[in-house]
Amino acid sequence: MNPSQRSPFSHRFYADDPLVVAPGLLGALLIHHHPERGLLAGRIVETEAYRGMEDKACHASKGITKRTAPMFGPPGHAYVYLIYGMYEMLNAVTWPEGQPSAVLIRGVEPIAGIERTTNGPGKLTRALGIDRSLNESDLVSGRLIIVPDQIISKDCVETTPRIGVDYAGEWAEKPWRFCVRANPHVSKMPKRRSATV
DNA sequence: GCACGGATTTCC
DNA sequence: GAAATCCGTGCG
Repeated sequence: MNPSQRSPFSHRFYADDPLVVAPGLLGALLIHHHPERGLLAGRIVETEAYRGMEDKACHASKGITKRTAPMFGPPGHAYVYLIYGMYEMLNAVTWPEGQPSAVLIRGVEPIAGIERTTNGPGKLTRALGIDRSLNESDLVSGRLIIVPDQIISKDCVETTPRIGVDYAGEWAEKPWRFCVRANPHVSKMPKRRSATV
């Protein structure tokens, strides 16, 4: 069966804990029906969970603002934001409405229509033509969807601390990054600053 | 209003 | 090691 004809993950799936959804999205297909470029698709191989207002690495820790509002919204919708003035980051909103959390899509393996490398969260959105116009769009019924495909066994899921969130103190230590082990499209780990005691 | 810095990437 | 480059956030 053509994967683009399969049913996407349901809103119920996304209403779960981001620590369940993040590894659960590994092996799934991210499919963008692009208005000009047609079908663009990649297999998700790397994700990170951002979990609630307590999580200092999570944007929602700043409270509900114009920027963070999508994370407080209904699960199964996109949270797309601009970082460093030049890169768009794609997240899937999780947990029920009112409980802010999201799963950042950090790496995909090219499947269809992709003309450039996709490793790294800023590059994959570019390769798939994803930008802020898709912020708050429905990942179950919109032009950007995620559908189940491969099942990744637990043995093949590697967990590490999240990348680029050293400012978050103890929250930066949580092993909330999930990758398909040894997959070449997983972003490379930057050197981390040693923790100050 | 204005300064600051970021869930990144690339180049020196 | 630092620039590129925009805008949300916090503070005045």
